[in-house]
Amino acid sequence: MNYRSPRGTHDIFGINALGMSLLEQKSKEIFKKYGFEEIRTPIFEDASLFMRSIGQATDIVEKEMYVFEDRKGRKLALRPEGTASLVRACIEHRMDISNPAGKFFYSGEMFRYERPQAGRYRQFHQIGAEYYGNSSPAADAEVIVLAQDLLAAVGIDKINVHINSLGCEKCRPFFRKTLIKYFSSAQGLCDDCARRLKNNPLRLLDCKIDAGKFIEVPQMANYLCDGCKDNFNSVKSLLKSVDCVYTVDEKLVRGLDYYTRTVFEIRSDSTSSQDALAAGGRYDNLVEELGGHDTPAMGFALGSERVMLAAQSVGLFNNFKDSEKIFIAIADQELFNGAFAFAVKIVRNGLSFNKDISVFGPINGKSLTNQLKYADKIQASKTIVFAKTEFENGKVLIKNMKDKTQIEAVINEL
RNA sequence: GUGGUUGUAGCUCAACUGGUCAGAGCGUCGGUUUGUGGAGCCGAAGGUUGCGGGUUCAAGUCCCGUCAGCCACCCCA
Repeated sequence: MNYRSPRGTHDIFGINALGMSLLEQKSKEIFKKYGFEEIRTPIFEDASLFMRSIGQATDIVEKEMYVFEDRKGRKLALRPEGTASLVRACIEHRMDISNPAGKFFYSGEMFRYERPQAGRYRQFHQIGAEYYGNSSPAADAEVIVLAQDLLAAVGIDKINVHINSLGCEKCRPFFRKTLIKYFSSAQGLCDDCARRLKNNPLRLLDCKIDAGKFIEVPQMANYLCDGCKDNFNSVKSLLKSVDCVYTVDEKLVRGLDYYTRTVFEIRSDSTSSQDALAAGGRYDNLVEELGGHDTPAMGFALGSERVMLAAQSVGLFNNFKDSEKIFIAIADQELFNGAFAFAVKIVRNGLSFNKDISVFGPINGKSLTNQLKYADKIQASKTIVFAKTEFENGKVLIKNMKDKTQIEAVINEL
C-alpha cells in the first residue's frame, strides 16, 4: 500500500459509480425538458478569471484555489466552480448577443483546497445550470424549481428551500454600510465575526455563534429598493404558483461576490454540517464585468457527492435495473475457443430471446463445478454450457440458474 | 486554517492493567472422486498491527512526530 489517492480525492466505483451515472443521466433528461443545453468548459482557466468573478477577498480565491503556472509561465487555476467558466465561454462565443435564450447546463469536477470531511472533498463534482439574458423573476423561479426537480428525480424530497434577496448595486451598498455601522459598535463579537466585519459583513448574519446574541439587527428586507422588493415578491408568488414550498431566510448570504437579488439554497434534512445540496442565485452584473454585454443571469449548482449521500439514505440505489447476466461455461476444455467466439458474438448481437444482456466467461482452467459456482457469485440468471456431445450436434445447454432446469438449444438459433 | 477523535488481514472487528497476541467471522481461492452451482464439511492464501522515531529486557498496547479518515468550527455546492 504505497500509494493512496491524494488527500481529499477519492476513487468512485461500485455503487457510487452507478449512482453518479444515474444522477448525471437523470439530470440531463430534466435539463433537456427545461430547455437547457449542455456545455463543457476546460477544467482550468486563467486564474484571474476566478479572482475577478468570485471575488478577491473570498475564501475560495484567497486560500482554496489550486493555482499553478504552466511551462510558459501562464498563471492558471483548476476551476473551483462552474459559473465563471460559463460566463467566459458565453462572452467568448458571443452567446450573450447571438442567443436569445442562453440556457446552459454543465457537469464536472471542481477543485478546492479545503480540509476534507464527509460530503466535502478537494476534488468534487457539481452539476449546474446558468440562464442568461432573462432578468424576469420567472427565470429565478424556473431555476429554483429546476434544482428542486433534479433532487426529486433521485428521490430526494425531504428538503428545505431557503431564499433571500441580496439587493442590487443600488441598495446593497447602503445596507452593507448600515450593517458595518451596527456591528462596529456591538460588543462581544466572536473572532471570526470580527474578521468578517472587514471582509464580508453580510456573513455576520449567518454566524452560528453570534446568532441570537444581538437584537434589532438590520434586515436586508427593510433596505431593498423598490425594484428589488417587487422582484423578490414576484419570485415568491411564482414559486407559490408551482407549489414550491420555501422559507424566506434573512440569514441566507452566499459567499461569492457576484450575486445580486435572488439567492437560494436547498438543504437536506440531514444532521450533517454539509447539508447544502444545491445553491445559486442571480448575478446580473457579472457578464458585463467580465467584458460582455449587459446580460442578466441566474444560475445554480448542486454538489453531486452530497446529493449521492442523501440519495443513498433514501435507498435510491437499491432498485437498479441490471441487464440479464449470462455466463458461458465449458464442460470440455477443447471447446474454449468456440465458446469464446460465441460469447463475443452474443455480446455484439444479443441473444434471440433477449438483447439486453451482460456476458461473462468463458473461463479457462476451472472445473465445471467451479464455473457454476462463479456463475452464482456474479448472480447470472442463465449459464450456457458448451459440452462435447451436444456441441457435436451444433447444440449447447442452457441452464436456468434459479430453478435448475436445463434445456438444449441449437447454437445458430441463439 | 483551528480544535477533537480514530487508524489491526479485501470487509467488520478481537487481543485485560505493555510479556506466545498477531486472531475470529465474512469474503476470496481450492477440495469434497473427475459433464453441473447456491448448504454442509475440510483446507489454503492474505497483515513487518498507516508510516517514522523513542522509552523498555519486552509495544498493536506507552511517548513524540508524520500521513490519512471522521466530527465540529471555518468555508461552500
